[in-house]
Amino acid sequence: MIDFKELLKEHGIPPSLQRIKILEYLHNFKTHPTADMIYQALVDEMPTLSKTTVYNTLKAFAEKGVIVELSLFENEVRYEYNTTPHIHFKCIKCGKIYDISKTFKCLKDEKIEGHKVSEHHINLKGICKSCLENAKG
Amino acid sequence: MIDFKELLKEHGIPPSLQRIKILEYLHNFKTHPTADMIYQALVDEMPTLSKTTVYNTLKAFAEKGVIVELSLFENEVRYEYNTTPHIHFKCIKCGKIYDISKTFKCLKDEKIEGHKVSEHHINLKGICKSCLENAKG
DNA sequence: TACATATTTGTTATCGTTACAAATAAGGAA
DNA sequence: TTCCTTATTTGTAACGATAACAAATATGTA
Repeated sequence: MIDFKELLKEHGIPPSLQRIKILEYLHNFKTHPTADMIYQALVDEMPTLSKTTVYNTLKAFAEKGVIVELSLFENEVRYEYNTTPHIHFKCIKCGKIYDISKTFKCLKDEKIEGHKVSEHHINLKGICKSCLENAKG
Repeated sequence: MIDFKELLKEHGIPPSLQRIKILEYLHNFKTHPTADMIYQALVDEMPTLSKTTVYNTLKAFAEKGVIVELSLFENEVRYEYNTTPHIHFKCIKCGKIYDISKTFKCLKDEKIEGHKVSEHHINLKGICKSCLENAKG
């Protein structure tokens, strides 16, 4: 069981109830949600929750490296709990985003053609396994 | 000298003046522009040009594979003339996008963990060579 | 408990994009 | 060429995601 309060403190973020809940959600549901999805998921439990808070919180988390901001495809921003770098696959049929376990040589903190790399994203797009099987049947 | 009129026809797109000009721009300026940048660049020469036309045209081009839609970072859509797959680097300081010439094994048309890949993007983010040098001085 | 500060909230504004219908242009047939 | 049908373009209005802002609330500390 992770102490999210402690984890936020370690990243220099004062742990408010809203921040803890949002971080908890991102940790428990690895669905790469948008800001709005997170808001919708939490607003029942926290009726006074504001979207602005969700946006502000996600921004702060991303800046401090607690989570990662993904700009996968189609102009939509998604968020995920910061784990080891991995490949993302987005299905153009069902819209689902998969984590690919295959590892890759991450260029983070290296230099390429003189540019210093701080983030390295690999994004795939196509038809997912599940949609391929449905199409067959 | 490329015959853009012919090129559009080959892709099944009837070549209007607007379409030719937009394609020409994307071919001549490899700056990964946004739709708005393209509009701003062309509106002087074509005063009646509409933004809707630019958006519609870019969408049609991307669907037919004439250009590629890039969702690099920060929720912004950019476009580039369709060339061979390559790595993109975006500078977080100056915002410029660089093409990295280093090649990579593209997974296009292959399967990974059961998913069929149709697009393969590698996006880097960091401080570009030019900004690094400026910071030193 | 009280205070100063940080956070949250709700509203409003902004930006990129899309929907839509009217105006215009283009291409083919007579 | 001229007419006619169809596709394209245009301009406006609407939309959704995000950000700005100030007021309200909560927080941590003395």
